[in-house]
Amino acid sequence: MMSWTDERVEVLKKMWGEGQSASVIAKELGGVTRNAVIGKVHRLGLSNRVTSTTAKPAAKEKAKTQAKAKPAAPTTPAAPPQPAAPAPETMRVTPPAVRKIIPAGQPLPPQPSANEISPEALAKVSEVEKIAKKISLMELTEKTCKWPVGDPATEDFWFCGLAVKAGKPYCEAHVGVAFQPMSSRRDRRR
DNA sequence: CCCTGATTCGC
DNA sequence: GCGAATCAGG
Repeated sequence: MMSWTDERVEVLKKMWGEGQSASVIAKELGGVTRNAVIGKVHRLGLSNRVTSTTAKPAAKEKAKTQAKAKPAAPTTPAAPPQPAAPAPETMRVTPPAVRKIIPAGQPLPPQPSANEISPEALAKVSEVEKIAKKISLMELTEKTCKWPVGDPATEDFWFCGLAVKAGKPYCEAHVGVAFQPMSSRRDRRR
């Protein structure tokens, strides 16, 4: 049985902090499902991260049948003193300007070079560009990563084309560069 | 349909 | 404490 050893928990914390999805973390750890990861994350109390989706706990009990059992908690102090934390989603940091043509010599594409992106994220991008499908504009679909690579004015230009994440326009790696988990840009001590 | 995280609750 | 089942949303 795989249990949550200190090491495993550490990996979990690290990856979750980096914005990795529960499924990715689960796969990395092995022996656990994403549900286990999510459950652990909650138990550890680090469930934050501006969960794009969800965030509507109470307010849904009819559903279908709740099969198992749903005794229905009678007493529900629905009035938690929550100062309401502002959730600006994630910060878009590098818009992939795929305009017409680049004036001259200035590549300008996404490559967030100077910007401060997680080294991990950048490394992932470099890695991904090796296995990218390298598709053309015409081949872009709603399921292909639309991250442009190279200079649009030359033949050395293509789109990532890997499978997009979920609803996002880019694949996992590129989403990581385009959307900073604001938790990483916060307190990035140096 | 794919994915995401959240929640519930039997174990 | 754990995590499968379930739910809700993109």
